[in-house]
Amino acid sequence: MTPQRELVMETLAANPGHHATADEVWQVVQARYTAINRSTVYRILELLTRHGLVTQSRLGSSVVHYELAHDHAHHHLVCVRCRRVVQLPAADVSTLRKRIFERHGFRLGAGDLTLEGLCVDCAAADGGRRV
Amino acid sequence: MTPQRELVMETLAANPGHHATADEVWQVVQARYTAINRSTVYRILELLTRHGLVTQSRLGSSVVHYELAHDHAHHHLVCVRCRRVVQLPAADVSTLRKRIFERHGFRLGAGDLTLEGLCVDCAAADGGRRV
DNA sequence: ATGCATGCAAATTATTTGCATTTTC
DNA sequence: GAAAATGCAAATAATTTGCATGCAT
Repeated sequence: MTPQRELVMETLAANPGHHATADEVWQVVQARYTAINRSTVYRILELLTRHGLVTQSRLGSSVVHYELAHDHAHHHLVCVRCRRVVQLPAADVSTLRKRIFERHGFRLGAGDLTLEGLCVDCAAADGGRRV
Repeated sequence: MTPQRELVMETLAANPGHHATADEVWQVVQARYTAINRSTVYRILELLTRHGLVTQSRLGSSVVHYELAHDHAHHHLVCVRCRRVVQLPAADVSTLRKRIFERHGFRLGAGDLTLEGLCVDCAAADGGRRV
């Protein structure tokens, strides 16, 4: 256990439900541990992910986002307009999962699903028309 | 209309349902038009996307895949093991879309959903256990 | 002829890797 | 003191951009 690892963990734990990029984590940690290097953060996040303490998601952009692994699995709804992220409980997806298995023999993973669309506020501002 | 644009279109049209990366398109086109530049292909793909003739998808990796836009909307099931891509008709998602709107006020877009999991074959090879 | 499209090279962004140098156990 | 973790700098990979030139209309 190294101070770098503790700080990365603390940073993720400080904002539960927040999806931080490696670079964001690096910046936050750097405030308290100037010497830390970006690649160290990447390596730690990879390690934590491999051990199941952290989950990765690709929220539509080309950047990977990290968050502390939860007990209750969930997926992500990303608003294409404001980029807000809403959590979607895994249970809501179970019907779809069943149907996909029946029709395609495809076993939907426990892994993160990222679904894009329009959040309540943006839909309202838009007159609720197009997505 | 330029020869480059025609060739990019032809390349995508040659393999309907295939998800090509910009680089793959570039390589194919290059065989018939040596001088074409990668950035030209990127620009053309971006143009075609903006005009709705082509759709982009992020199939889990950090590379963007392109395909000719279809009349019938569909989503993608990507096997995490063999990276095979299965198309999922939009209709299969309609129940989920409805539920998500009722519970979260979130309007799931027509855009591509990419769902990861295990395809039939990989699940079989795996004894159907874990994902 | 005018302007948009292309080619080229260089910049960007996100991430990874080799290697020498600390740390941790 | 051995093994693993870190820092640094350079390498990669995918994509974008500025600018001079060339082709389409």
